[in-house]
Amino acid sequence: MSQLPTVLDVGRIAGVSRQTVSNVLNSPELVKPATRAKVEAAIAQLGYRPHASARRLRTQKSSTLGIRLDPMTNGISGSVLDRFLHALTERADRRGLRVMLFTATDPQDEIRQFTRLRDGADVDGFVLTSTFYGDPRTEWLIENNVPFVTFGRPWGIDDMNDPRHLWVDVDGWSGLHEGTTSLLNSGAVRIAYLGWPSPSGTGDDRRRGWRDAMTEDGALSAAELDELDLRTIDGVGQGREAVKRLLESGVQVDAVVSASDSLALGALLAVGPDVPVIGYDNTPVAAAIGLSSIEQPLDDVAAGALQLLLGESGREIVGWQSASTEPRHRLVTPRLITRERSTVTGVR
Amino acid sequence: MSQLPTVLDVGRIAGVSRQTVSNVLNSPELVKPATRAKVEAAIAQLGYRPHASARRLRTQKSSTLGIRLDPMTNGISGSVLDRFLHALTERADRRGLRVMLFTATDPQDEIRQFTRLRDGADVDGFVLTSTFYGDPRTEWLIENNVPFVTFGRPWGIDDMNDPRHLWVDVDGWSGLHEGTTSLLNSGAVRIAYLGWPSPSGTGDDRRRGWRDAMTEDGALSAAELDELDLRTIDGVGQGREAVKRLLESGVQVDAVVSASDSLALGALLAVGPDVPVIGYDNTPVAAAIGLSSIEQPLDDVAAGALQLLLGESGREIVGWQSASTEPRHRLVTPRLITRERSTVTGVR
DNA sequence: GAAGGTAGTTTGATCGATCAAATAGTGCGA
DNA sequence: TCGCACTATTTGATCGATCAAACTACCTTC
Repeated sequence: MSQLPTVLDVGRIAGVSRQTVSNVLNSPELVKPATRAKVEAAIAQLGYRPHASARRLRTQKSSTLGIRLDPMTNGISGSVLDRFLHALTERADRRGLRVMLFTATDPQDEIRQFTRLRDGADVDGFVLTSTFYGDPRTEWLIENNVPFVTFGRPWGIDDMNDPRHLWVDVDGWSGLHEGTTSLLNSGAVRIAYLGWPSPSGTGDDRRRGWRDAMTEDGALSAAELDELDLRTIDGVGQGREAVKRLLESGVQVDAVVSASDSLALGALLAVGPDVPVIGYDNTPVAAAIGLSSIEQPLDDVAAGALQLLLGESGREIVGWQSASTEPRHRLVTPRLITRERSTVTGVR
Repeated sequence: MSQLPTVLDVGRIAGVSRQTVSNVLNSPELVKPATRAKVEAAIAQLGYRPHASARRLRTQKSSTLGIRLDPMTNGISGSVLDRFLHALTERADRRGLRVMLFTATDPQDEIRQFTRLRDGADVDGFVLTSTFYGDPRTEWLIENNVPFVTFGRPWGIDDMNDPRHLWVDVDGWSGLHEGTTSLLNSGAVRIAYLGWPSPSGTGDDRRRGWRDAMTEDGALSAAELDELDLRTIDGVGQGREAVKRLLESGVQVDAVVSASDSLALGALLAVGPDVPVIGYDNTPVAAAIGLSSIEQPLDDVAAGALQLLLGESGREIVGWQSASTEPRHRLVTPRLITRERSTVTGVR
């Protein structure tokens, strides 16, 4: 079992000291080009790779991000986190960062994991998903000065403009506004919104997108809009029931926009094949059954998260501190994927 | 910013040397119970946590597993890997292991990543998914003596009994056999199999499950079975077309079993609401539309993978070497999830 | 009671890198 | 020519743990 080469070996071959090798890797600008070339040749020749753990021990940095895998795959929309994770890993890789997973049973447990991972120098920053109002995790991370970024804006009052931490989010308002407008343009008038009960940061934001678009259109009164504003917990069955009840009460519906593909599928089953429905998240289900849906640009979200955490240029995870002048958040715009509906009708 | 406590600090408080502290953590049986108690108290008092990188540097072990995130979410079945990943992370956590992600564009690139991650002592073992016949990755890992386990059995000749590496897999034969038998018991006779083109290790295995069950039943001839044996690439549209063609050719079909939920959904759209269909993977889509499906027990797969990699007891990743006497693989049995079909019919 | 054993604990060396300070080499103005 | 600033490179110390060997008591055993 041959030993792996170290900086010392590389230095020996290149005829320089170990520190010069280190400098070539970490601060090339300090090294004279001729020397650098020699060292780089030696590195290539030996196939040298820096030993990550040794570097971490010395620098107390891990170049690794921690991200929690959600306790339960959230039914139909589970793939959203999955896709985000993929985009994040890929982009982190390009910046020389690794992504480490962990699980936790609840926010308190998650905070314990934060401690564990950071004290062991396993990770030096976190990406949080599914944040909620008054989230103890963000509080803890801020207090303990741990770099992090959230996917999901902070929903407290005014946090949007003077956030206490870095965040990236998708502009749900804009997505629903676009979807609704597109249906209005194609002739629909009475468009229902099928969403979650308030308060829900994400949900209320999306609802406003629909409502604002409808209000701009001006064809319906506020009272009529209230009637078309459905609220139920997420799920195919729930969505279906809600829409069914609305139809049975004699209200006419030209189209439906919704807060999730699950709800949208439920709506689809209730309204039959001739009423357009737009979902949210563009899950595989939507693609499979030909459901139009609003897609979150997860690759952009991942890119934004890393930019915030690292600063535009660097490779170092600094988090909050870095962003003194730059904006502290990113709001990316989703886009509507329009599909020809193929197939689904509801009976049973 | 206070320094984190080290073994030395703990030792100072407990009135012992650093090595004794280390022994309490790693080889408690060497330490006298009274001493151990003192040390443990000191650890608790200081909130001491071992520094992972330092330990790794010294031991040349990382207690971390690497797993590649698939380049593309495989459409509708993407969530399978996702669920597996979750189960793996959770179980690894309980054993004190971490899971690190990486991405790769192709098998060669993946091998480069293996090198990188292992040389840097970032990970000391891998979990491979979606292996295929003659996979260069397994070859490389074996040659370089890197511990690993695959999710998916090796499909070469006879590898099943004398495998060159550790593996866990789901018994697709059994799943399809159970599904088919269940349909036969409920009165169906002419059951079609909708699967992928041969050769496909996984696919052929599942097909055999169907075919063996049908043959045991004895109602149909081999020629009739051939007629009901559909093969197409994965996808809702493809599945639908294949079944549609079969029906148009005048063949009667009482039920359909298939190799994936995508194909099953396609079949559903082609056959209408009254013909039972069974899918595979029990994806959220199946749950959403009320499609019966065969579920892979991914938690068992993850548990099995770790047992093989670590040996029944240990916390150390040893892989192949450990398993000298124990079995070198696990084959877990999937189970049929039966659902009342709700809703889907196909027109367009 | 001296030699040998054993359980429990301590000390010195080490893993592979980077930091901080020291040392050589270079150019330039007075 | 001397000295000062500046660049390029080297040397010594260190990060926090574990390994290997050494040391202490305390027991046996002949």
